[in-house]
Amino acid sequence: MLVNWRIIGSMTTMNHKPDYEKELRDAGVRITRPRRVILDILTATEDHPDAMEIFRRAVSVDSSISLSTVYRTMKLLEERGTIHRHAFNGGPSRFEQASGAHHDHLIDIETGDVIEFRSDRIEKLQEEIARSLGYDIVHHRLELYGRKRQAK
Amino acid sequence: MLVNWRIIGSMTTMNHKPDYEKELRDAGVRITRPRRVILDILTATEDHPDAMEIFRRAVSVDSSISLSTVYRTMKLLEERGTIHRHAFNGGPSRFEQASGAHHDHLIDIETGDVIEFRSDRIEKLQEEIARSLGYDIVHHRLELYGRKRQAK
DNA sequence: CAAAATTTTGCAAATGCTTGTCAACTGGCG
DNA sequence: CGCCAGTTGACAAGCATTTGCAAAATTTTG
Repeated sequence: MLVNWRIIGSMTTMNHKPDYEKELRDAGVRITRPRRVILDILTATEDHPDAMEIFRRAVSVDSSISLSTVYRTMKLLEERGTIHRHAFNGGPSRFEQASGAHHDHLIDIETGDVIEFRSDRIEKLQEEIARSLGYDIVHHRLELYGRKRQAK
Repeated sequence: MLVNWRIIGSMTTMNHKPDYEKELRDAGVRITRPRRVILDILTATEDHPDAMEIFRRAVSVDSSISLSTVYRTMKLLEERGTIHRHAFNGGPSRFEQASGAHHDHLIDIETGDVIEFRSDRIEKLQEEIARSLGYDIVHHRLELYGRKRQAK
């Protein structure tokens, strides 16, 4: 059977860990201690934490880091396209590395777990639809909200 | 040529205007003057206004209506499944009647315009993917963000 | 290597959207 | 027409996020 979609739950680690420090330094951004801590956290992250969660993890490394700095750093990285921001269910923004290939999300409405997947067929259909409507897609968002099927 | 998707920009009017008053009254909800004004606005609406916009339109009919009441009414209707709430781009919630058939959205990133469309093939693919991941879809969200193609 | 130049930080206060509180008001049945 | 739980408007409060500012840290210069 042809697999035209697949789970890519560990995609972030599947790809080479990006060297944020070099990337930012080359762009003329200063590498400070708070930023280094946050970048390390992001690099090691496999889930989709929100700002508060990143802040908690950061504080456990360096208790002087402020939440403002987390937000400022996330915004900085988002503007550079280094991370993606999601707002599942309208809740607080949750972040993930942008280094991996594009993918969509399936959110478990009971646990909040996020499963990544990708379907080339859906990607292609989206392109077709947008083109027919006279548009070029700049980006898109596909989120499936579901509940684990009961093992019968 | 087989059309397997279509624009449904005027879908809301394509369907019979729902009688919110009767619907709510039957459910034991009181029809007050503020609510009537808001319901009338929603019934006449073809776009996807946010709370503040609904409030502005309501005030022009009855200047005593408060923003709180708009939010309360929207929440009431949302809980009853009468309207849908969207948070395009993480901005303020925008609402639309739920009376029409399900559809997805293409948002013009330059103007904020929202075009409704539907693709049964995409719907089906989503089902397949969720099933394969062991989930049942409760609801989903597909938003294409694009820019109008320049007529060359 | 120290001082200047510039960016970044932590803190607190501010913002934007949304919900909660509460006394006053009002639909709609009796 | 009167009652009274459901509603309202006004405003305070709540959350997530952003911003102003003086102090602190980083890079640049001399």
